[in-house]
Amino acid sequence: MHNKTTREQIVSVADELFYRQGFEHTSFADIAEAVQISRGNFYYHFKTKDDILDAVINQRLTNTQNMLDQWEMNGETAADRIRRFINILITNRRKIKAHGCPVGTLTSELAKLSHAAKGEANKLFSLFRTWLRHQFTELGCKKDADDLALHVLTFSQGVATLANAFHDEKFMRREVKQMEDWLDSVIANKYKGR
Amino acid sequence: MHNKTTREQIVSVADELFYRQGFEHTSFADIAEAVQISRGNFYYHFKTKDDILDAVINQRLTNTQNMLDQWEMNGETAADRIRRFINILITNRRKIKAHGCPVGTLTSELAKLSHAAKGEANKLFSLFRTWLRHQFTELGCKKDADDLALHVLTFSQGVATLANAFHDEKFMRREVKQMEDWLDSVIANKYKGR
DNA sequence: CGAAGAGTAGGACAATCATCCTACTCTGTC
DNA sequence: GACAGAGTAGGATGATTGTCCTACTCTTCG
Repeated sequence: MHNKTTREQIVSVADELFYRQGFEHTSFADIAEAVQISRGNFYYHFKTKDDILDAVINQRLTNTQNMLDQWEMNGETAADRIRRFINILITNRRKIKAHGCPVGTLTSELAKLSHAAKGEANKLFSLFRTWLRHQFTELGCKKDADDLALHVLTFSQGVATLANAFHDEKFMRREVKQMEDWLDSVIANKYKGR
Repeated sequence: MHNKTTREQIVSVADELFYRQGFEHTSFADIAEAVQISRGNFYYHFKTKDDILDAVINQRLTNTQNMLDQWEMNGETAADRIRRFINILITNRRKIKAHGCPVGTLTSELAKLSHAAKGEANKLFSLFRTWLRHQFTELGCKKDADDLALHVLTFSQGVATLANAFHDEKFMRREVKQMEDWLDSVIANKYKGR
């Protein structure tokens, strides 16, 4: 590959800092220090702080899409893929305990700021929602696919929020286990149902 | 009763603004304008912004405790009271769609700010957790009472986060209905179980 | 070599922030 | 009616913010 351009470095550092500290609480100075660049020089790469936010959200959208695409090529079943999604909570448990869910916390911060980019951030949720709906459709739950997708998202947001508050890993594992059992019962009922 | 003192006005206005705009994004000027008081004069009532935050959290703790106490005196069953808790999502749906859950969003904001009052804000969660645990114990689920309490909290946090993102009232009602069914099954299993 | 343009350094800029101070106006008491 | 103390007004302060400008250093290509 190639070395990261300064612009790419800014975006990836800002991504991490926005996640850890929040968007508003992260200043140009913070990013500049982390990238080892002059503060005032940002103007050359990004006209405004909002432009950096847009770039960060777009990067997250791209990365997420790539992750989901890769899952699709693994020869697993739709059920396996949903399980993989649920288990992100375990995989990323350390970060989630420390900073919550990157999607949920960003969305709710931007909502409070009445920020123009709120709609963009919501696309991250929509990306997962659409993908999950697709998986449930493939599972044969076409009629309820969207409801089921939202239910999975609800669960993961709830777990992330409480994990962040209580730093309780046992709680996370217990809830994930329950969710996996729920998924099994959804699949079983689907075959019994008709 | 008596008219609200200036101090009480500041606290209740700050409470509302911290909820709607977030703590960091709310300035002294915002609060001063809403209370119709001179900005610089805050120092007389509160030494620092953090002191206002403490007062706001304490007020929320008191109000919440009062609400729960009142529920306890209604002659309802523990199951009714848990249902009442779950249905806060419906009662406050407008505010939740607009600003999320007051407890969850504050806790996660303070976590990102590494703010000293994070522990205080967490007490709001703990208050509900302890109360719910108590209700489940009364229901006869003593062994799992804390797990069940956390499960209810997880659910309500997840619904609040997604309601804030998607502004979807049907989704809220559907999830609340599912949660009530889940509660019924918990109660039923408890009698079958032993 | 020398011109051009990409990228950078460093600081200026006005705005906004929390904080703090001093001078003032009430209100009640002796 | 004088005094004390609670409460207020309004502005000063220094720090920090996002933004913007100008002068500089590279690299590239003729």
